[in-house]
Amino acid sequence: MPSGTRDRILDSALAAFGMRGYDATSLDDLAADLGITKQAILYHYSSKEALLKATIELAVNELGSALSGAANPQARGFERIEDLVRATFSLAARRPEVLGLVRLVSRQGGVASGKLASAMSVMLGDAVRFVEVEMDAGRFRRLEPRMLLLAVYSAVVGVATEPEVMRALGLEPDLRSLVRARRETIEFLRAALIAD
Amino acid sequence: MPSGTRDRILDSALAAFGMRGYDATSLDDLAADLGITKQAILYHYSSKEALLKATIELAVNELGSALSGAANPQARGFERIEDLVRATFSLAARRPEVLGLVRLVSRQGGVASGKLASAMSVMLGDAVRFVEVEMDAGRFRRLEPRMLLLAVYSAVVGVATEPEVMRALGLEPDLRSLVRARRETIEFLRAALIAD
DNA sequence: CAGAATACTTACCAAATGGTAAGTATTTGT
DNA sequence: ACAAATACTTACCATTTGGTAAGTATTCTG
Repeated sequence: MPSGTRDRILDSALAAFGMRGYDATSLDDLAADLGITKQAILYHYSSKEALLKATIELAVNELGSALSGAANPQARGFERIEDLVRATFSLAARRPEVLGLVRLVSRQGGVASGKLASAMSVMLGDAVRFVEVEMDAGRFRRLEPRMLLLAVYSAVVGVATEPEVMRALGLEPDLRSLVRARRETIEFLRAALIAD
Repeated sequence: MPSGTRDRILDSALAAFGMRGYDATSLDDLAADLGITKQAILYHYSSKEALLKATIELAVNELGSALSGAANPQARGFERIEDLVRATFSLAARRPEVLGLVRLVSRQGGVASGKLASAMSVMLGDAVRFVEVEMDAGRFRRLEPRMLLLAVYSAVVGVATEPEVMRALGLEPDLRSLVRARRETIEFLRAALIAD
């Protein structure tokens, strides 16, 4: 049975990097949380950057499987979007650090962004084709597909991961509000996408 | 004539914190960029955290004046939203670090988020009232005002400040794409807000 | 059972970081 | 003219940080 420590490190690192940030998390912090020494981390991952890359890979996989698990290929039109938004919010509630890390890397770029970018562009490519089909079929309003997706992505991830803005709006970022946010986001997107 | 150094430090810090992040920016980096010593920074700002607070205050002011300068109080309905989105994109093109810093703080929270939150909640309060009036007048689709604003905010700021996601979509984050992104974002919001 | 691989720990270390103390040149107020 | 305030710099410093080297216990392998 291979150690398990390796996976615990990865989970802990994903949580810390995704919630508090990469620079704000030291290897000593991580090690202390896990009750091991920093050198145990460096035994499993050759450097902090290598650990970051591994966490990004994990986060991308989790996001990918959450989305592909939700996307019923038979669902047409807005139903499919709704499934995806639900899945994204569910992930945001269950494992906020995953979306946090994706956001962090997608903003900062840097060394590890290549991995993310390539994984994302596959998903986005599928999404673009889906949206185009729906537009051609007259089920979605005609807008520029890529820009539309960028707006949708930003809206969903933003709503799902901006606790401070929610607080500024007088909403506590608890589960109930998240559910309401999900419902309202779906209504918002429905209005934007479906021509009457 | 008061030094001017103080302002140069503030500008440089805003740029660095907003683009690269707070933890990723050392006082030595800042000082080197400015051609002064780190201690000159600590003479004008008592600590790095104090400097962060000052940059946040500046960023909030810049965002506030950009928005209030754009908001023609006579504009009704969607025109006003359009003005605001234009102003936000203009700010994102001219001074991306301002939105970057606002995003950074609004996500991470922390010490200085109080200032941001209070300043934001004033603006957001006005926005909520505006949206409610428009909904009552039948010019906007009826949605929950605060959630709507959160979605709009997230979409606009996300589109305006996510270069990596734009790249993943096969769009270079240059000025031309930004102009297209703005136009498409406005169309997206128009569709979402205005019932036919 | 020898030895080699695995999974760590203890012991260090050089560089970077935020911050303090004290000195210096220049301007300003009286 | 002189003291005090202003706007810095040089000189340090304690701590933190990512990382290396070497040792140790345990497990697997021939």
